[in-house]
Amino acid sequence: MNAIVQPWQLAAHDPVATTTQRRPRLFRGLSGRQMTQVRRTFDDDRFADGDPVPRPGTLAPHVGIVLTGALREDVMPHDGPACLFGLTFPGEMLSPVGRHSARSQLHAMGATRLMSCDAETFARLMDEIPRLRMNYLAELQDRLAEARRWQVLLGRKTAVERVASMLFWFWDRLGQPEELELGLSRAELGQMANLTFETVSRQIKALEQAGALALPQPSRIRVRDPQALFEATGEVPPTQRAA
Amino acid sequence: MNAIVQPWQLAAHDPVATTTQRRPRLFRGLSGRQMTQVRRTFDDDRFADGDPVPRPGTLAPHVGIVLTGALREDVMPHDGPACLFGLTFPGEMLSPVGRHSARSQLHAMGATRLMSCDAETFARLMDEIPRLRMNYLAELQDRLAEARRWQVLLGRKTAVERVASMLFWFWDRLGQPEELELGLSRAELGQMANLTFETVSRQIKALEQAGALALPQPSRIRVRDPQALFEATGEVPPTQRAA
DNA sequence: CGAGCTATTGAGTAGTCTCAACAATTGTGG
DNA sequence: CCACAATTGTTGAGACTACTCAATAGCTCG
Repeated sequence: MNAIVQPWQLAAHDPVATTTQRRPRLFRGLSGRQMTQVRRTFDDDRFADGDPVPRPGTLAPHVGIVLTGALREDVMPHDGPACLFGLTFPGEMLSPVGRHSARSQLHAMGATRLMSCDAETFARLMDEIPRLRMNYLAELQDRLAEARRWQVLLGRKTAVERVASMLFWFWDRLGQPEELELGLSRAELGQMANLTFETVSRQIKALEQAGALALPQPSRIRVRDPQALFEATGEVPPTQRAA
Repeated sequence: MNAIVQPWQLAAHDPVATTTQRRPRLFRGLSGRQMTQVRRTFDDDRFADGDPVPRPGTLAPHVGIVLTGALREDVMPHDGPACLFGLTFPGEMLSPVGRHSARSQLHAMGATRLMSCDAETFARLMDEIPRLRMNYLAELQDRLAEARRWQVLLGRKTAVERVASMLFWFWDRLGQPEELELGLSRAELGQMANLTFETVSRQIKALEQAGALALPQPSRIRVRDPQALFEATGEVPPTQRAA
């Protein structure tokens, strides 16, 4: 029982930090020639911190891949101010939004580079590159799986578990860096996990005192003990937790 | 301000009851010849109430369309018994499950007819029928949008709003029938909305006393006042609510 | 240094859960 | 058809979690 791979290690991938050197998963398995075609077809836009990222309002979705930085998606509830809904990190594809979805806005977080392509052009590209078609379906399924994970987080988890899960996911999706430099306030973390900023603050402090996190500064979160953080997410079977 | 179409009416579609006569949305716009090809390619399975529906454990997803009855998806948490997660009604496509997702099981609810097709075969079919490819992407996006709606429900809604939203969605997805005959207990409704069965019971009673619902029998829910039910979901802008 | 913002911490409150009793419904065997 | 058991639904009282409101501390930037 010593050498077993921890569940969270299974999910780990190569470090990508906030600038991915690796090829985005949407393009994995493509030949050099196909990648050239992709690069010629996609727009390559750069945004500064806080810049709005336009999203065409067409029926068909827009395809975007974050290369550097991050994008935040804020939904606009009918009755209140904008509210942070989700993040897209380097190497990840933007979730397409359906025509019936609530209004939402995209903004860059830090210097952000985005490859994007309108739906019609991407459809033609998929016609020519079967592997791209396969990858796109896999990416959509990943987005769906992630939405379901959030569904569980919001439904069945306590405040500590929500905060721990959220931080663990971000840390993992960013390639397990030393330190999370998300540039998000407690209030914004709370919007995603549906907690008040006071509760987020309390839970982060609790995780710090449990030794899972270190906080050199309030907005810089170091993952000191990934195993402890993972266990705080409430995802471990009790039988394994006993170890 | 009298003749305006209510928001919930915009979402309405033709009645389909528990047996859809209409063509599933995945196949809309296909020619007769293409539909014949689809019907030849898909398996057409029938299940009795409670039958487990096998889902191949391959990497690529399995494509399924419910024609009659309904399917329930139960997730298996590591630490407890199975727990109802979602429903698929006639005309709808099953949500594909990613390889990293939590284990889940499908079961038929009532006599259920399911068209299904393995991933490889469906991929070939999509190669031959571009319209099918388009429809499949649109369906995936709808599944994603629905997951996001649940995300909001579980995150930002009170108990009454959750129960009202859930019942309203089911009523709408089933084609706005006179009566909802879901065959679900209060406990199962609670699993989906993340409430205890006692709370579900209390909220359903409250909606009954508010006149939105009628309960000829506990498990038969009549939507007496769709507008009132919709307003209880908490989806109406305050400015419009004043009307 | 002080203004403005964010984060932390505390005390009291509201809403949902837990536990428990009871009622209604459904199913079963006589 | 009834009597009975088993299940499901309803209702109430108290507990607990996270929220609200409020005060203080810490960081950032002029």
